[in-house]
Amino acid sequence: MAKKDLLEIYQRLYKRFGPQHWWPGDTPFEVIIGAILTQNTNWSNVEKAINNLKKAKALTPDKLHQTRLSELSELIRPAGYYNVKAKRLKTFIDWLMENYDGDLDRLLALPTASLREALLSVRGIGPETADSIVLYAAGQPSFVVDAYTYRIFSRHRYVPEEDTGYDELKAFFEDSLEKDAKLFNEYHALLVRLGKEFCKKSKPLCAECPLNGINDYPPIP
DNA sequence: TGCCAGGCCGGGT
DNA sequence: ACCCGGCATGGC
Repeated sequence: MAKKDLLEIYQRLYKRFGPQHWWPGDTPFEVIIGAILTQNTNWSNVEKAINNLKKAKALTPDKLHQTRLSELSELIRPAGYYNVKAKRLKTFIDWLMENYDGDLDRLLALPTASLREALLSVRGIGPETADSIVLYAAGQPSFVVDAYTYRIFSRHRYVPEEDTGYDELKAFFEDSLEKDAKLFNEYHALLVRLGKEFCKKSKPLCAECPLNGINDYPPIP
C-alpha cells in the first residue's frame, strides 16, 4: 500500500462525511476522562457517565481527587465496567497529583514522545487511550489506532495481515502522512465514522463502502 | 434476544 | 511473546 493511497482515503472520507469536530468534550480534562471511559464502550453510554460527573461537579482534577471510589463508580455506572474504570480514573488522578501536582497543563506540555510514554506508565492507560489523550487533549500529532482502524484496513486488504500490531499500524500512518495534529485528528475521527456506518462486525459486506476501488484488491467479504 | 461498542489487565502457556 | 477470560451498561 502506497503513501498516496492513505491521503486518497482521507480525502474521500472528508468529502463524504465532512469535518467531525472531535473530540466531543469541553476541556482537556474532560477529554481524558472520556478517553478512559470509552474503552470498549459505546460513546452514548460514556456521555451519560460524563453528565453524571458534571452534575456532581466532579469533573476537575481537584474534585475528582476528592471523590471516593465508591461514589465515583456509581457516577460512571452507565459507562459499563464501572468498577475497573473507577479505579483507572483514580489511578490516573492520583498519579497526576503525585507527579504533576495536579497541574494538567504541565503534563500536556511534555514533548509528544515523552507525554505518550508517561501516560503509558499509568495502569489502565494503554496505547489507544494514551494516543487519544496526546492527540485530542494535548493537541499533539500522535496517530490513534482503534478497532475500527484494524477492521477497515484488514477488510480492504490495505494491510497484509489481519494481525498487524498496534505500533506497526500507527507507524504506518505516521510515516506516510505529514505529522499534523489537525490531520491526525480528523483522520481518526473519520475512520470511526466510516466504521460505524459501513464497517460493523455484523455487516461484513460493504458494497457501498466509500473506500471501495482504491487499492488493487476487492474488499474481503 | 443476543450481539455489539472509540480497551486493558493479569495469569497462564 | 502471544492467548484468553474478565470486566458491564444500554441500544438496536
